[in-house]
Amino acid sequence: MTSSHPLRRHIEQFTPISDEDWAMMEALLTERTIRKHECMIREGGMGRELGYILEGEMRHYYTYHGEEKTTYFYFENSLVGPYISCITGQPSQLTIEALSDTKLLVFPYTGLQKLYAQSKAWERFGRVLTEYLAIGLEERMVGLLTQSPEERYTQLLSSNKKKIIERIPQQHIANYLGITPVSLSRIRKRLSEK
Amino acid sequence: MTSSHPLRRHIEQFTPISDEDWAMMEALLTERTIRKHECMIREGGMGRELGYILEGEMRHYYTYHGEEKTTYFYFENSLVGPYISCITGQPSQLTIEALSDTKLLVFPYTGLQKLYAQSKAWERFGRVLTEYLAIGLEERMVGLLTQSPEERYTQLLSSNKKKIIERIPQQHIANYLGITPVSLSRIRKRLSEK
DNA sequence: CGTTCAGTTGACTAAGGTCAATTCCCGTGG
DNA sequence: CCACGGGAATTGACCTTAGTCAACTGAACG
Repeated sequence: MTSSHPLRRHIEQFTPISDEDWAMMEALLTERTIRKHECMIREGGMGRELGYILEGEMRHYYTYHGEEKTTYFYFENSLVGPYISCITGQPSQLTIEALSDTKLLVFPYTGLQKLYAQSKAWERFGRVLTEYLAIGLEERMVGLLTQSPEERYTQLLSSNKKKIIERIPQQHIANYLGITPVSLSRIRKRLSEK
Repeated sequence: MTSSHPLRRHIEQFTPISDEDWAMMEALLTERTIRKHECMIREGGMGRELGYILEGEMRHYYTYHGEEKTTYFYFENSLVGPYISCITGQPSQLTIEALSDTKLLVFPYTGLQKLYAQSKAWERFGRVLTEYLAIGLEERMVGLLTQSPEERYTQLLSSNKKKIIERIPQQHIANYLGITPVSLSRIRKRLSEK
């Protein structure tokens, strides 16, 4: 049974969804295009919507001491949005920006909350999705605590996140690894000389 | 309405639980004491149980290049366990050790899964709990990516996690901050000279 | 062609890591 | 009560590596 809708296929990687449950979600979706350098959410704004990327790529960053620190990237077929702001109801501390023209399906977080309330399958989806999110964050954190920048970079190269290296400007990758773009350039040189 | 059981009170910080739902959980609980330096789970073992600490403190660590890297601490009135291993069904990469004699209530993860399946309230609890877990991890990761070790230490001092500084040996705190015990000692000296 | 911006490179600085010696604290046994 | 032992924390000397600042290169785009 291959469901035709890409978002439904994505969701069903986490937990099965009945046609009826899916219909409730489908009713919430709107297609939107965000142009390069435009933002889905800016620091200080309230997170009200989540999205699913059909094509394009986005980054999210925090602003510290006036500098943008990019900490995550999103590609096609993934969920994106100011998740924490939606959960807490606090203004977003992060900004999510399109790195190229990006086509999304967006839906309001309040809509998702209604799905949670109306259907056990959706509640389960929310739990399982968040579990995977937490596992990813834990892995990332452990890498930051235990590996050198060079190890983190080589690991990124050989991971299933190669897309980041192939499609994202180096300055942002450096942020993601917790170093400066200058250092990343040197690490790359060091590695290429081996 | 103050429920008498401490674990129930803890759970109801996330979402309300009916008497009936609570009874299902209560039936799963066993009290256990883990002595200082003993482990709830060791690296390589399968995660089958979670626990709620009644008194004592624990740390969890990963072993890298033969060294123990402590990345988290648990105190009384908090949930503890090899959560990721339980979720993924993979052997645990981390070890959870008691830092002093620790009294816990433990319950099997399969039991929790049954609660998830049987009751919407439990499914919701699982989602909301994991959301808070993810928010904590995100904050921690952003701190590691954007702050200096000294900033991380001073922030820990002024946070609601002061307990860590008051009750945990410095060597483990250093790991938690992503530095060596020697460096932490120097940072402390630097700060005390101001 | 210039302009712009990302990436590279060089010179220098700063900060944490490493290794080893020393001190401090605390519990134990004489 | 004191002496000893062991682990934790501190300190010193030195090393390594990332950060900083600035100059330069190179590719993309108008």
